[in-house]
Amino acid sequence: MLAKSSTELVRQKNSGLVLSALRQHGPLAHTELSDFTRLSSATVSVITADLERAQIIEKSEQQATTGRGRPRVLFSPRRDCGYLIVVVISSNAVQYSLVDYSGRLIDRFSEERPRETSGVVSLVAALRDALRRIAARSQLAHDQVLMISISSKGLVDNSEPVLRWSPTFGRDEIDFAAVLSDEWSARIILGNETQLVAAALGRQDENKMGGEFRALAALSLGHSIGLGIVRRDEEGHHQISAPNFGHMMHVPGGALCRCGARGCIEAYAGFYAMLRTAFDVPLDTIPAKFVPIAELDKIAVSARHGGRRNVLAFRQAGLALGNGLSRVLSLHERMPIVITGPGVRYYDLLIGGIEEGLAESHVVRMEGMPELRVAIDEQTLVFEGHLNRALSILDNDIVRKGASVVELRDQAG
Amino acid sequence: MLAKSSTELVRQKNSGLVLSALRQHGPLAHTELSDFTRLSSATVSVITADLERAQIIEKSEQQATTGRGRPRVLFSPRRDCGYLIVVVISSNAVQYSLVDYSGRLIDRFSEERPRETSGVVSLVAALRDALRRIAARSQLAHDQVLMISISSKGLVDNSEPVLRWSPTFGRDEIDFAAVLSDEWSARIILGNETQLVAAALGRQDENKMGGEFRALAALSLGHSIGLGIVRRDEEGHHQISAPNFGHMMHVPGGALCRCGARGCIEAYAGFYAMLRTAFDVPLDTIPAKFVPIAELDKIAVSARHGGRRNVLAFRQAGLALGNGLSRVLSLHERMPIVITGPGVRYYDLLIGGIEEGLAESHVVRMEGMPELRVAIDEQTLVFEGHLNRALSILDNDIVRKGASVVELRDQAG
DNA sequence: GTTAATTTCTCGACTGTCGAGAAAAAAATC
DNA sequence: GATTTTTTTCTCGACAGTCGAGAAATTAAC
Repeated sequence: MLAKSSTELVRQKNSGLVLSALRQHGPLAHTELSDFTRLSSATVSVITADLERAQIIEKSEQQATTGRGRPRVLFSPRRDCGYLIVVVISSNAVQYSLVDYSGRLIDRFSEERPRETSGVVSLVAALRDALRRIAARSQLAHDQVLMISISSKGLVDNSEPVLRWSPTFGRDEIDFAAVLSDEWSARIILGNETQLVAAALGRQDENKMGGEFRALAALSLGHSIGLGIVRRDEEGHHQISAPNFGHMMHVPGGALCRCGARGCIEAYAGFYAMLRTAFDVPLDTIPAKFVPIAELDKIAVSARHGGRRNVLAFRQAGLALGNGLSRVLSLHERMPIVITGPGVRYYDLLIGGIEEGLAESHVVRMEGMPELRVAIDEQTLVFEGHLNRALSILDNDIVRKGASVVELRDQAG
Repeated sequence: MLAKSSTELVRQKNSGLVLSALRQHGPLAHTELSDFTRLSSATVSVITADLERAQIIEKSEQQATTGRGRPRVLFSPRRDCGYLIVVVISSNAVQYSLVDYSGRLIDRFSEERPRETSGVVSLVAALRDALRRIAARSQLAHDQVLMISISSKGLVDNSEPVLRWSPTFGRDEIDFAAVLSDEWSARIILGNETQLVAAALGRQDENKMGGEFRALAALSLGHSIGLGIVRRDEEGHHQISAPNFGHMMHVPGGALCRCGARGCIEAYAGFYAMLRTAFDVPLDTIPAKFVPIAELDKIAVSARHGGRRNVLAFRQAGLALGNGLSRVLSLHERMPIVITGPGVRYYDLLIGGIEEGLAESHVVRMEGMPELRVAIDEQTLVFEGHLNRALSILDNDIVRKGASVVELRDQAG
């Protein structure tokens, strides 16, 4: 059922437009806001006045007056309007960052996650404790934190903040909302790590290419394999998704995967899988829990010197990835693929197999090889993706709250 | 870049809401419109008055007054507001239907398509001729036809009406807009056949389940294999897509497919593929152009009596489909799968393989077997899908044209 | 005929956007 | 230093849209 529209909705949308212009381009003056949003000057006046009254944006300190004429007043999101905590869960550590409403990093620390006691219970306990700590360190009351944005590898529900499956906790689901709601009124959102990388890359590409941007896939190579897809819908919004690519079936009944199934892509292209092939271990051997990257580096060196078995390990991984990607392209439109994660250091060894695995398929024969790129700084991209997503959802929430209406009445009364 | 909103847009959306309510529930009175759209009575008055003045809807003849009180006046789309031609291209024939704006079938004929001379040129010539004819038979001027909705099997561009690849014409693309625009001002849209089946089924499901409906896949089994996916986005719109499922890679370097690639799903599950397996023909044999269904029926009969080789043919096809579907489910959320097309008559022989092919994968182990259904009347569903899609796009176009504003000025002047 | 029930229409209030021009404020010029 | 120019921001009136409440219309029941 479609929802009706109304004049209030118009205001919400346009206020959102103003906020997102400020996010994208930094502090802007009245005139620039009018240009970017294509709203009339009068409308911009009303909206900025409302947002200012509602304490969501503020006039920033005068910049050195540059030309003649009346000097501009720049608007920017109020830093103290609210706070965001970003939690990046990786296999061996959890990183906590406190960010203000303007997107500025305020505080950050990481905590090792002991591999032995890595049950869900201990993670949740550590999480609750660390969240309390990061708020306390900046003397923030819990209700000043408007959002907690969490990311992890694994399978993420796409409506609730529930981790359905993860390489570290398997099928032990974690419902972050349930676990944190007693202490935090903040909105909790959860994203797959590679999904956030895709979100960040999508934003970058859109900034570069303007309206040309259509879609993009991010492929993260590491102990496990992640895929994130971002597509621009007809209204210009970015739809991000995190397919279960690492555990898509590569070969029916094939190599044993960490997840317990057989023949997953990860069971051929994950670090542990490459190690297995290199050492010629039977494919139904239970996968190693953890592979030091130095081990793989050794294999890579040998492969680069022509070591047959080691070359094969990378080639086989590449083939699994290429075949999988060809299947992704069969089910979506053609899109560039950005490869990231610790595994990019073996890109030279993998690319042959990837391209071969892609080339066999009907889509690639039809549309040609997709553009393949490499992005080194995965961690930066993850954080950037967090910020993009969290702040834009936050803006949306705030605008939807009808801040203008409510606050205006408060001021009047 | 997001677009700004305005009060005019509000009217457009709400007018669209009124029109789509009329489409969905048939002729409705003022009060019912107000109920379905959740718009106030006053707003419904203004919108219906506008649409009536613009000759888009009309008050239908009084129904026998049922209760006491002022009798209702029912609104419905004006039949003569415009016309739609539906063209269903199948392997051996093309069906033309003329439909009025209210969705009522006015005229229909089919034309055999001779298999020998089946080049693009001859198809286009026949198409142009038949379109002229169907309009002439009902004495319609060409500009009264507002839309021509075409469907075919194969790969369809998702923004322009261009057939990128089809089982019959291969890589000879057909740009229907280019080919018809000299004679027709109508908007030309093109859809994949199974995509339209999915659209029709999605509408049906939504009507049944209300807001519960999330997503659905339609799988069409025949000489070739089609897949359509429909998903409800957060605004309630149905997003339909037609992945290149039939030519998604099943086994790298596997059986030779009609498309020239190797190992496509179709090369295991298409009718010609099943025949190949049944007769133990080598997998790299060039596929038969056409398989009479009687041939397959014989094989099915034998298989149902336990003929080993024939059982295998269906099982292998089922496995290819099951594996492919598991990959689809890895890349999308869990959704029910509706199987249709001439191949459903072998459902009893295929289902074992399908389920086995699904069962091995990580997604199915996680989320359980997806719901599998069968739909017999594929042709009806295709036509229904055409109507759903075409009329709703038409409504949208009309509303967006600002019919109300322009026409009001015309009337006033 | 009168009353009750039901549906549709109309009016005034409210919220939105927009264009044009007034007001503000600093640099340039006389 | 006063005046003009330039640039930016604000304000006003016009117009488009929705809504709630109540008036008007119309028929069945009494």
